[in-house]
Amino acid sequence: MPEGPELHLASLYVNKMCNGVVFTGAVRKSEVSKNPDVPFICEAYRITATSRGKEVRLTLTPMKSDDPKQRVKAGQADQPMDIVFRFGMSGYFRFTTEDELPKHAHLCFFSKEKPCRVLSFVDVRRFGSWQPSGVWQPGRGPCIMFEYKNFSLQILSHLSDRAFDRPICEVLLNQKYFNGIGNYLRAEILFRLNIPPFVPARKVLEGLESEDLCDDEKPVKNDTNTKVKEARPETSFITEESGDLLRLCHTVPLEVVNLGGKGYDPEKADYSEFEAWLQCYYVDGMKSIRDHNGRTMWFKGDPGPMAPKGT
DNA sequence: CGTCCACGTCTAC
DNA sequence: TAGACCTGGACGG
Repeated sequence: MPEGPELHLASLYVNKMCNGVVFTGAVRKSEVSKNPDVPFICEAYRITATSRGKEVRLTLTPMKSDDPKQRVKAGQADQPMDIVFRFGMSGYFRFTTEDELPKHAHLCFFSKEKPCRVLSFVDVRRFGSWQPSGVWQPGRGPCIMFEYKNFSLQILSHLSDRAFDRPICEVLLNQKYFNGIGNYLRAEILFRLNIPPFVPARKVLEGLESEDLCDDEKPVKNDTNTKVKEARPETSFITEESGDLLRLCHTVPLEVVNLGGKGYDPEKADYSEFEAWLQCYYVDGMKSIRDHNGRTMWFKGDPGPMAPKGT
């Protein structure tokens, strides 16, 4: 399931399915999971979700109890608990009846109905993780979809960070700055702007500061008639490109959310719509090479100057 | 049967 | 800059 759009769709799914549902008892972890136990027990509680980049936070909220003393005696929660999830390569949430519990359900929340239903965190490969009483992981940047302003500012104010020495396609996977971008999104975003994936990130993001390059352009534009076609005359085309890049880091993921399906999830029936949406990632005729971290980069045309050598 | 590949982090040499 | 962490689907012999 899991880049920013899928995580957000997961939070929408939880809120929709669990709206009005009362949960009860303990939270159950699978035998095989190495993630922490969730020490939350409550006679009656509700579940809501929110997402930020590549994380989802569930909030378990105890309902008013008739008998607080009894509740405390039984060791039951009276305060809400947040659980922060990362989905690894295969995490998602499902709300099912107990007998339809998916294989690889690793954390289960039981409803009070009879027969009861179960909200479960399903994760085939178990690369996903959760943190009880958790907070958004420190070091992850603002959400590309829902904290766009902070996301942009964070990047533009840290361009001297050595992280931006790397090729743009690799920096796009750096969650410190691009919280929510994953392997298919980086391909789709760079493809739309025709940016070679292995161009140094800072070059793309800060633009051509060097005066000589700007000066080179000026006379050319001044020579052509006064009606300049581009909106931004000599503020280098790369600056415009970088504005586009940050904007597409926001809008492209939102397109996936607005498809209304499940996003990247080949197991699902509505996967075809997502597949049709892809313009580059895994698309016939596109090129692909392994980046310096061994992840497959899909692109068209020039790979750029920092492309891995050899092989 | 086997090998390769997959939407992502992590930590260890 | 490797690997480790996992399961399972696609595809080759």
